[in-house]
Amino acid sequence: MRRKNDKDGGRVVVHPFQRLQGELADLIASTPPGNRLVAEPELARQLGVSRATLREAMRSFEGQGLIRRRQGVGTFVVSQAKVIETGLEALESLETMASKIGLVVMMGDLRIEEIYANPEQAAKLAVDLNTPLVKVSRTIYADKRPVAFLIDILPDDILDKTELQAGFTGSVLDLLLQRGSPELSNSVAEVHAVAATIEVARALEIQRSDVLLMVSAQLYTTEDRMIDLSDSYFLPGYFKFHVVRRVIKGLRTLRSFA
Amino acid sequence: MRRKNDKDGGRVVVHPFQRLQGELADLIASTPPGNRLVAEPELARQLGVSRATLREAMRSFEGQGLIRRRQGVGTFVVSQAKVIETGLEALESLETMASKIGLVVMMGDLRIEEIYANPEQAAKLAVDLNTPLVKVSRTIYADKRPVAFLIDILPDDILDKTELQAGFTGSVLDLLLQRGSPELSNSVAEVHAVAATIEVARALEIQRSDVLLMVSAQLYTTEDRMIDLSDSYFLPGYFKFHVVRRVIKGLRTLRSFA
DNA sequence: ATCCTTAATATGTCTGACAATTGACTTTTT
DNA sequence: AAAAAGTCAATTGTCAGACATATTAAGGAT
Repeated sequence: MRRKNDKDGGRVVVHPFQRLQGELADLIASTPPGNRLVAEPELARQLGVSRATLREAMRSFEGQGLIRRRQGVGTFVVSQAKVIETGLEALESLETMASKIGLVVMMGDLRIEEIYANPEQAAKLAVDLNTPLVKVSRTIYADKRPVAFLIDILPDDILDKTELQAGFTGSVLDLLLQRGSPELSNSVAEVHAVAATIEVARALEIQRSDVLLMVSAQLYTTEDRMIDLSDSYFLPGYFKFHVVRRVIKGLRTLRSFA
Repeated sequence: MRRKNDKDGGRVVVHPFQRLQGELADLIASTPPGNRLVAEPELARQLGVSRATLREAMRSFEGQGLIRRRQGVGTFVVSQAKVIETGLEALESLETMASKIGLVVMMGDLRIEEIYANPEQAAKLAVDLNTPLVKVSRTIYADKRPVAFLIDILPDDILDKTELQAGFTGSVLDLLLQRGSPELSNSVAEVHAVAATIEVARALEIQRSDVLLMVSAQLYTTEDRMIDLSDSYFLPGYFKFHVVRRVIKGLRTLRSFA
């Protein structure tokens, strides 16, 4: 195996692109909105990558709407007002979202059940009927007031009951992210408005048929396996969920309906 | 002005990247999920761009989760199940979304008012107090049943009342997109669950205090000016709004809270 | 059979160059 | 003096070719 440009004695380093993403994110975050970044050739030199690699990262951030590039002029940091509060697009737990806005939340009424897949669950999770599943329910409190009621359902080979006994903070997502395996890819979340059922009303200490925001999500691994079905009920007013909707220029419909 | 590589007789062509985005989107859309794309050098040749430019576009699509690349192996189209139904992230009108799922919707009860900015509206739209604004309200019907009630408020220099008289199909967004100016960038939409007010209940032919999904959005131009405040009320069950939430690897918090 | 080597092929990265666009400045013209 | 045209430097956009690294499969030695 030949190595011609190996200045590291054989040690394989992480891909420049990954390191670059982090450093570039920091740079953008620490640059006041509207300001210009240093020119690409100089920036590439500072960050220790080639201009081509830098441009790939730049394109990625441009796609996220964080920077804007104008030929002949420069690259500018976009007003952060639109992106500073990461919206629903970033997959992170309620606890993480809360901590970012300085809100202290606590978990209570944790309930762990072993259930067996009904037809709907079996189909969605791609497991056999009556496969053992773990159902985790809990209530999230802010200011000693219940503000959310969360239910997660996972195959028991993904999350064992015993794993939830010690030091579970309330977030299945954080637990999986911290464990590192399986590697998570994304979640498809659907938003609904519903009237509280008796069960949820009791947990949230509200009246039955009070209005709630419900988020129903399906979590996927990078291997494309769905490993978590979750339903979350939110009391209005405590959390704000927003989505940045962008004009998609190049993208065609991606559909082939008749 | 010297032009060394101009094979077009002086005519300036659109940027290869834009054309590339469209062609690559088509290619990805027409490739069955899981299949491999042709290798980059060959693909670049087929599409008539350099490999560097192709890779920038690839990186962009990778960021959208449409493809996955593995060094030494190839680039693969991701299962479209997760992305085939474009979620809320794409800024498009209710009418466009409906047509994509084969749902025919109609507008009714159009009401155009001239109002004057109250303090809240003035602040958000960055106009003076009592600046004339246009308020557009209408109801959207599917199967002769009202399913959504929409309100848009814009400065009258953006949208004139007379423009709404002829051929308004119900979508302010489509109207602005079709007109092309001002150039739209994105919209920040917040989702809420609310109980129907009397006004909305009457429009949607439901009981007062029935639950509704409400989307409150602010539309921005590429010049970063907010030009539209909209409130949309949806009857549960007729539309499904989903968001793809992704694990963000490189991105730090982008916040500097204490 | 098992393990190692080798080769082929794919994406990842680098280097250097030129093209196209923009904005500021200078010069010329009116 | 004001407006128009030209010049120039800076910046992003694109290209070409090369080498580096990772993955997989085939072949050979043990």
